Amino acid sequence: MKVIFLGTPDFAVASLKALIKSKHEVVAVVSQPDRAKDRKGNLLPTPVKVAAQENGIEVYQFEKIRTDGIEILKSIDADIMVTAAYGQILSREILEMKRFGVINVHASLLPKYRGSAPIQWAVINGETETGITIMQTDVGVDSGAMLSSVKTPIGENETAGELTDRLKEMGADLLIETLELLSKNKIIAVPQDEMSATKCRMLEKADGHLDFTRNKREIVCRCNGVTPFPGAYAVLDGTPVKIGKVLSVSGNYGKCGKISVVGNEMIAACADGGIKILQLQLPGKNMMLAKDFLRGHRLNDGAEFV
RNA sequence: CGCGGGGUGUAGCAAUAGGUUAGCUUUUCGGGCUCAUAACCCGAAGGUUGGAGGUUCGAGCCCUUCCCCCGCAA
Repeated sequence: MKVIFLGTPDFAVASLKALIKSKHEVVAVVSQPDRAKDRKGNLLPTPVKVAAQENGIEVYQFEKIRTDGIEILKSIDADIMVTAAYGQILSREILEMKRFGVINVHASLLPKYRGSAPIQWAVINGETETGITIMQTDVGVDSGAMLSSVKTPIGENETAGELTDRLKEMGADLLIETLELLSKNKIIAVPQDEMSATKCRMLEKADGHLDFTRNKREIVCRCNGVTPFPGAYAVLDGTPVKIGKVLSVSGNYGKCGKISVVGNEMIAACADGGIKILQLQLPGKNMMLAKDFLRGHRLNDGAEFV
Protein backbone atom coordinates (compact mmCIF):
# COMPACT_ATOMS: atom_id res chain seq x y z
CA MET A 1 0.00 0.00 0.00
CA LYS A 2 0.99 3.61 -0.41
CA VAL A 3 1.34 5.11 3.01
CA ILE A 4 1.55 8.62 4.39
CA PHE A 5 3.30 8.42 7.76
CA LEU A 6 2.65 10.92 10.51
CA GLY A 7 4.88 10.87 13.57
CA THR A 8 7.26 12.95 15.63
CA PRO A 9 9.40 11.48 18.43
CA ASP A 10 11.82 8.61 18.56
CA PHE A 11 9.03 6.16 19.38
CA ALA A 12 7.60 6.69 15.87
CA VAL A 13 10.91 6.24 14.10
CA ALA A 14 10.86 2.47 14.59
CA SER A 15 7.50 2.20 12.85
CA LEU A 16 8.62 4.47 10.03
CA LYS A 17 11.75 2.44 9.44
CA ALA A 18 9.79 -0.80 9.49
CA LEU A 19 7.44 0.61 6.87
CA ILE A 20 10.31 1.71 4.69
CA LYS A 21 11.80 -1.76 4.86
CA SER A 22 8.47 -3.45 4.14
CA LYS A 23 6.84 -3.93 0.78
CA HIS A 24 4.71 -0.88 1.42
CA GLU A 25 5.68 2.46 0.01
CA VAL A 26 6.02 5.51 2.23
CA VAL A 27 5.04 8.28 -0.14
CA ALA A 28 5.28 11.14 2.33
CA VAL A 29 6.06 11.88 5.97
CA VAL A 30 4.39 14.45 8.17
CA SER A 31 5.97 15.59 11.43
CA GLN A 32 5.43 18.36 13.96
CA PRO A 33 7.24 21.61 13.26
CA ASP A 34 10.72 21.69 14.77
CA ARG A 35 10.35 22.95 18.31
CA ALA A 36 13.20 21.50 20.32
CA LYS A 37 16.15 23.78 20.79
CA ASP A 38 19.69 23.22 21.96
CA ARG A 39 21.36 25.56 24.45
CA LYS A 40 22.22 28.06 21.78
CA GLY A 41 18.61 28.24 20.72
CA ASN A 42 19.08 26.45 17.43
CA LEU A 43 16.09 24.45 16.34
CA LEU A 44 16.55 20.71 16.26
CA PRO A 45 14.72 18.58 13.71
CA THR A 46 12.29 15.94 14.99
CA PRO A 47 13.59 12.36 15.03
CA VAL A 48 11.02 11.29 12.45
CA LYS A 49 12.07 14.12 10.15
CA VAL A 50 15.68 13.03 10.37
CA ALA A 51 14.83 9.42 9.59
CA ALA A 52 12.64 10.40 6.64
CA GLN A 53 15.28 12.63 5.13
CA GLU A 54 17.90 9.96 5.49
CA ASN A 55 15.69 7.83 3.30
CA GLY A 56 14.97 10.54 0.82
CA ILE A 57 11.30 10.89 1.71
CA GLU A 58 9.55 14.21 1.41
CA VAL A 59 8.70 15.71 4.85
CA TYR A 60 5.88 18.12 5.61
CA GLN A 61 5.55 20.04 8.86
CA PHE A 62 2.22 21.71 9.34
CA GLU A 63 1.63 24.23 12.07
CA LYS A 64 -1.97 23.07 12.05
CA ILE A 65 -2.64 20.09 9.86
CA ARG A 66 -6.41 20.52 10.02
CA THR A 67 -6.16 23.72 8.02
CA ASP A 68 -2.83 24.08 6.26
CA GLY A 69 -2.36 20.37 5.61
CA ILE A 70 -5.56 19.62 3.74
CA GLU A 71 -4.61 20.57 0.22
CA ILE A 72 -1.22 18.90 0.27
CA LEU A 73 -2.53 15.70 1.81
CA LYS A 74 -5.26 15.56 -0.77
CA SER A 75 -2.78 15.92 -3.58
CA ILE A 76 -0.71 12.96 -2.43
CA ASP A 77 -1.80 9.62 -3.83
CA ALA A 78 -2.00 7.15 -0.94
CA ASP A 79 -4.14 4.29 0.33
CA ILE A 80 -3.80 4.93 4.04
CA MET A 81 -2.33 7.23 6.63
CA VAL A 82 -0.47 5.84 9.63
CA THR A 83 0.09 7.88 12.76
CA ALA A 84 2.44 7.15 15.64
CA ALA A 85 2.77 9.78 18.35
CA TYR A 86 2.21 12.53 15.81
CA GLY A 87 0.96 15.14 18.23
CA GLN A 88 -1.90 16.80 16.40
CA ILE A 89 -5.55 15.90 16.26
CA LEU A 90 -6.91 15.09 12.84
CA SER A 91 -10.23 16.32 11.47
CA ARG A 92 -12.92 14.17 9.97
CA GLU A 93 -12.01 15.49 6.57
CA ILE A 94 -8.52 14.10 6.91
CA LEU A 95 -9.67 10.86 8.51
CA GLU A 96 -11.84 10.08 5.51
CA MET A 97 -9.48 11.31 2.87
CA LYS A 98 -7.84 8.03 1.91
CA ARG A 99 -9.38 4.67 1.12
CA PHE A 100 -8.31 2.93 4.35
CA GLY A 101 -8.59 6.04 6.45
CA VAL A 102 -6.10 6.55 9.29
CA ILE A 103 -4.74 3.99 11.69
CA ASN A 104 -2.75 4.78 14.82
CA VAL A 105 -0.04 2.96 16.76
CA HIS A 106 -0.72 3.59 20.44
CA ALA A 107 1.49 2.43 23.30
CA SER A 108 -1.06 1.06 25.72
CA LEU A 109 -3.69 -1.62 25.96
CA LEU A 110 -6.70 0.40 24.96
CA PRO A 111 -9.14 1.47 26.15
CA LYS A 112 -6.82 2.14 29.08
CA TYR A 113 -4.32 4.98 28.98
CA ARG A 114 -5.66 6.97 26.12
CA GLY A 115 -3.78 10.20 25.62
CA SER A 116 -0.33 11.61 25.88
CA ALA A 117 2.14 9.64 27.92
CA PRO A 118 0.67 6.15 28.19
CA ILE A 119 3.94 4.34 28.75
CA GLN A 120 5.08 6.61 31.54
CA TRP A 121 1.75 6.58 33.33
CA ALA A 122 1.49 2.82 33.13
CA VAL A 123 4.85 2.57 34.89
CA ILE A 124 4.02 5.27 37.42
CA ASN A 125 0.78 3.55 38.33
CA GLY A 126 2.57 0.28 38.92
CA GLU A 127 0.87 -1.65 36.13
CA THR A 128 2.32 -5.10 35.62
CA GLU A 129 1.63 -5.22 31.92
CA THR A 130 1.06 -2.90 29.03
CA GLY A 131 1.33 -3.16 25.29
CA ILE A 132 0.57 -1.76 21.88
CA THR A 133 -2.80 -1.25 20.32
CA ILE A 134 -3.34 -0.36 16.71
CA MET A 135 -6.66 1.17 15.97
CA GLN A 136 -8.64 2.92 13.34
CA THR A 137 -8.48 6.60 14.18
CA ASP A 138 -11.75 8.41 14.67
CA VAL A 139 -12.52 11.92 15.79
CA GLY A 140 -11.92 11.26 19.50
CA VAL A 141 -8.58 10.94 21.28
CA ASP A 142 -7.41 7.33 20.90
CA SER A 143 -11.01 6.20 20.88
CA GLY A 144 -11.27 4.41 17.53
CA ALA A 145 -12.07 0.76 16.97
CA MET A 146 -9.18 -1.59 17.67
CA LEU A 147 -7.56 -3.59 14.93
CA SER A 148 -4.86 -5.47 16.78
CA SER A 149 -2.86 -5.47 19.98
CA VAL A 150 0.04 -7.12 21.72
CA LYS A 151 0.88 -7.35 25.42
CA THR A 152 4.12 -7.25 27.35
CA PRO A 153 4.93 -7.39 31.05
CA ILE A 154 6.50 -4.38 32.71
CA GLY A 155 9.75 -5.28 34.45
CA GLU A 156 10.04 -4.72 38.19
CA ASN A 157 12.74 -2.12 37.73
CA GLU A 158 12.15 -1.14 34.14
CA THR A 159 12.19 2.55 33.35
CA ALA A 160 9.80 4.24 30.96
CA GLY A 161 12.72 4.82 28.64
CA GLU A 162 13.63 1.14 28.53
CA LEU A 163 10.01 0.13 28.11
CA THR A 164 9.60 2.63 25.29
CA ASP A 165 12.51 1.10 23.47
CA ARG A 166 10.85 -2.29 23.63
CA LEU A 167 7.38 -1.08 22.76
CA LYS A 168 8.45 0.90 19.74
CA GLU A 169 9.84 -2.25 18.17
CA MET A 170 6.75 -4.23 19.08
CA GLY A 171 4.63 -1.46 17.62
CA ALA A 172 6.61 -1.50 14.40
CA ASP A 173 6.19 -5.25 13.99
CA LEU A 174 2.50 -5.14 14.80
CA LEU A 175 2.01 -2.30 12.36
CA ILE A 176 3.41 -4.26 9.45
CA GLU A 177 1.33 -7.29 10.39
CA THR A 178 -1.81 -5.23 10.76
CA LEU A 179 -1.29 -3.46 7.47
CA GLU A 180 -0.94 -6.79 5.76
CA LEU A 181 -4.22 -8.11 7.14
CA LEU A 182 -5.97 -4.83 6.60
CA SER A 183 -5.07 -4.74 2.94
CA LYS A 184 -6.66 -8.16 2.55
CA ASN A 185 -9.72 -7.13 4.54
CA LYS A 186 -8.96 -9.82 7.07
CA ILE A 187 -9.41 -7.67 10.16
CA ILE A 188 -12.55 -6.98 12.10
CA ALA A 189 -12.36 -3.75 14.03
CA VAL A 190 -13.46 -4.09 17.64
CA PRO A 191 -15.04 -1.02 19.27
CA GLN A 192 -13.51 0.08 22.56
CA ASP A 193 -15.41 -0.34 25.78
CA GLU A 194 -16.06 3.25 26.74
CA MET A 195 -16.91 2.32 30.31
CA SER A 196 -13.43 1.10 31.12
CA ALA A 197 -11.59 3.80 29.21
CA THR A 198 -9.05 5.92 31.06
CA LYS A 199 -7.18 8.96 29.90
CA CYS A 200 -3.75 10.20 30.85
CA ARG A 201 -2.25 13.65 30.59
CA MET A 202 1.14 14.86 29.50
CA LEU A 203 3.94 14.73 32.03
CA GLU A 204 5.41 17.90 33.39
CA LYS A 205 8.54 18.69 35.34
CA ALA A 206 6.80 18.60 38.70
CA ASP A 207 5.65 15.03 38.09
CA GLY A 208 9.26 14.00 38.62
CA HIS A 209 9.44 15.24 42.22
CA LEU A 210 9.80 12.20 44.44
CA ASP A 211 7.65 12.20 47.56
CA PHE A 212 9.44 10.21 50.23
CA THR A 213 6.41 10.12 52.51
CA ARG A 214 4.93 7.54 50.17
CA ASN A 215 5.53 3.81 50.03
CA LYS A 216 8.66 2.42 48.48
CA ARG A 217 6.82 0.71 45.66
CA GLU A 218 5.09 3.94 44.69
CA ILE A 219 8.34 5.86 44.77
CA VAL A 220 10.22 3.35 42.66
CA CYS A 221 7.42 3.26 40.09
CA ARG A 222 7.27 7.02 40.04
CA CYS A 223 11.00 7.28 39.54
CA ASN A 224 11.04 4.66 36.78
CA GLY A 225 8.04 6.22 35.10
CA VAL A 226 9.56 9.66 34.76
CA THR A 227 12.97 8.39 33.66
CA PRO A 228 14.51 9.63 31.46
CA PHE A 229 11.91 12.33 30.91
CA PRO A 230 11.12 14.58 32.64
CA GLY A 231 13.49 13.03 35.17
CA ALA A 232 13.10 12.25 38.86
CA TYR A 233 14.43 14.64 41.44
CA ALA A 234 14.39 15.60 45.08
CA VAL A 235 15.76 18.57 46.94
CA LEU A 236 18.80 18.14 49.15
CA ASP A 237 19.89 21.04 51.30
CA GLY A 238 18.27 23.54 48.98
CA THR A 239 19.68 22.19 45.75
CA PRO A 240 17.67 20.08 43.36
CA VAL A 241 19.24 16.69 42.81
CA LYS A 242 18.28 14.60 39.84
CA ILE A 243 17.83 10.96 40.72
CA GLY A 244 18.61 8.18 38.30
CA LYS A 245 18.18 4.54 39.12
CA VAL A 246 16.70 3.50 42.47
CA LEU A 247 15.82 0.24 44.22
CA SER A 248 13.56 -0.39 47.15
CA VAL A 249 14.95 -1.96 50.31
CA SER A 250 13.25 -3.02 53.48
CA GLY A 251 14.12 -1.83 56.96
CA ASN A 252 13.50 1.21 59.07
CA TYR A 253 15.57 4.25 58.15
CA GLY A 254 13.87 6.87 60.27
CA LYS A 255 12.08 10.00 59.19
CA CYS A 256 10.83 10.01 55.60
CA GLY A 257 13.41 11.56 53.32
CA LYS A 258 16.29 11.14 55.75
CA ILE A 259 19.43 9.91 54.06
CA SER A 260 21.50 7.11 55.56
CA VAL A 261 24.92 6.17 54.33
CA VAL A 262 25.60 2.47 54.69
CA GLY A 263 29.06 1.56 53.50
CA ASN A 264 29.17 3.17 50.09
CA GLU A 265 25.44 3.00 49.58
CA MET A 266 22.97 5.77 49.95
CA ILE A 267 19.51 5.04 51.28
CA ALA A 268 16.64 7.47 51.73
CA ALA A 269 13.88 6.62 54.20
CA CYS A 270 10.29 6.40 53.04
CA ALA A 271 6.97 5.39 54.57
CA ASP A 272 7.51 1.64 54.59
CA GLY A 273 11.22 1.12 54.13
CA GLY A 274 13.99 2.68 52.16
CA ILE A 275 14.92 3.74 48.67
CA LYS A 276 18.44 2.93 47.63
CA ILE A 277 19.76 5.69 45.40
CA LEU A 278 22.07 4.20 42.80
CA GLN A 279 22.68 7.24 40.64
CA LEU A 280 22.24 10.94 41.11
CA GLN A 281 23.13 14.17 39.43
CA LEU A 282 23.86 17.62 40.80
CA PRO A 283 23.13 20.77 38.84
CA GLY A 284 25.94 21.33 36.39
CA LYS A 285 27.32 17.85 36.87
CA ASN A 286 26.96 14.59 35.06
CA MET A 287 24.94 11.71 36.42
CA MET A 288 27.18 9.79 38.83
CA LEU A 289 27.06 6.66 40.92
CA ALA A 290 26.05 7.12 44.54
CA LYS A 291 29.40 5.80 45.76
CA ASP A 292 31.20 8.37 43.64
CA PHE A 293 29.00 11.10 45.02
CA LEU A 294 29.77 10.01 48.56
CA ARG A 295 33.50 10.20 47.93
CA GLY A 296 33.38 13.87 47.21
CA HIS A 297 30.55 14.99 49.49
CA ARG A 298 30.25 14.63 53.21
CA LEU A 299 26.63 14.41 54.27
CA ASN A 300 25.79 15.60 57.76
CA ASP A 301 23.43 13.67 60.01
CA GLY A 302 20.43 15.82 59.20
CA ALA A 303 20.74 15.35 55.46
CA GLU A 304 17.37 14.62 53.92
CA PHE A 305 15.50 14.78 50.64
CA VAL A 306 12.54 17.09 50.49
C1' C B 1 22.94 36.88 21.13
C1' G B 2 17.62 33.17 26.62
C1' C B 3 19.71 32.36 32.20
C1' G B 4 23.38 29.74 34.81
C1' G B 5 27.11 25.93 36.72
C1' G B 6 31.60 23.30 35.53
C1' G B 7 36.32 21.19 33.21
C1' U B 8 42.33 19.58 38.92
C1' G B 9 46.41 12.11 38.87
C1' U B 10 41.36 6.15 37.42
C1' A B 11 36.70 8.22 39.69
C1' G B 12 34.40 12.03 43.18
C1' C B 13 35.75 16.53 45.62
C1' A B 14 39.48 20.57 48.14
C1' A B 15 42.87 24.46 47.65
C1' U B 16 42.25 31.05 52.84
C1' A B 17 42.50 38.12 49.80
C1' G B 18 47.04 35.08 43.38
C1' G B 19 52.55 32.97 46.95
C1' U B 20 56.39 28.81 47.50
C1' U B 21 56.60 20.53 48.11
C1' A B 22 48.53 21.35 44.26
C1' G B 23 45.64 18.40 49.29
C1' C B 24 41.53 14.53 50.67
C1' U B 25 38.62 10.11 49.60
C1' U B 26 38.72 6.23 45.96
C1' U B 27 41.64 3.31 42.60
C1' U B 28 46.30 0.57 41.27
C1' C B 29 50.89 -1.71 42.98
C1' G B 30 54.11 -3.47 47.11
C1' G B 31 54.28 -4.95 52.24
C1' G B 32 51.93 -6.08 57.12
C1' C B 33 47.90 -7.86 60.35
C1' U B 34 43.84 -11.60 60.21
C1' C B 35 40.59 -18.11 60.07
C1' A B 36 38.96 -14.62 56.56
C1' U B 37 37.41 -9.95 54.22
C1' A B 38 34.63 -5.13 50.53
C1' A B 39 37.81 -4.29 57.11
C1' C B 40 42.40 -2.27 59.40
C1' C B 41 47.89 -0.58 59.36
C1' C B 42 52.50 0.98 56.56
C1' G B 43 54.67 2.47 51.96
C1' A B 44 54.72 3.65 46.71
C1' A B 45 52.94 4.94 41.91
C1' G B 46 50.08 8.41 39.38
C1' G B 47 48.66 15.82 37.66
C1' U B 48 51.89 19.82 31.33
C1' U B 49 45.28 21.94 37.15
C1' G B 50 40.67 21.30 29.02
C1' G B 51 43.76 24.21 24.81
C1' A B 52 46.15 28.94 23.34
C1' G B 53 47.63 33.79 24.53
C1' G B 54 48.06 37.86 28.30
C1' U B 55 48.74 40.64 33.28
C1' U B 56 52.42 39.62 37.40
C1' C B 57 58.51 38.92 40.82
C1' G B 58 54.93 34.81 41.11
C1' A B 59 48.53 32.18 38.22
C1' G B 60 44.56 26.17 39.58
C1' C B 61 42.99 31.07 41.22
C1' C B 62 42.81 37.52 37.44
C1' C B 63 41.93 39.12 31.82
C1' U B 64 41.05 37.57 26.46
C1' U B 65 39.83 33.70 23.15
C1' C B 66 38.73 28.64 21.62
C1' C B 67 37.06 23.44 22.70
C1' C B 68 34.02 20.12 25.65
C1' C B 69 30.20 18.78 29.55
C1' C B 70 25.85 19.83 32.36
C1' G B 71 21.38 22.28 35.06
C1' C B 72 17.19 25.70 34.11
C1' A B 73 14.17 27.76 30.43
C1' A B 74 11.97 26.44 25.68
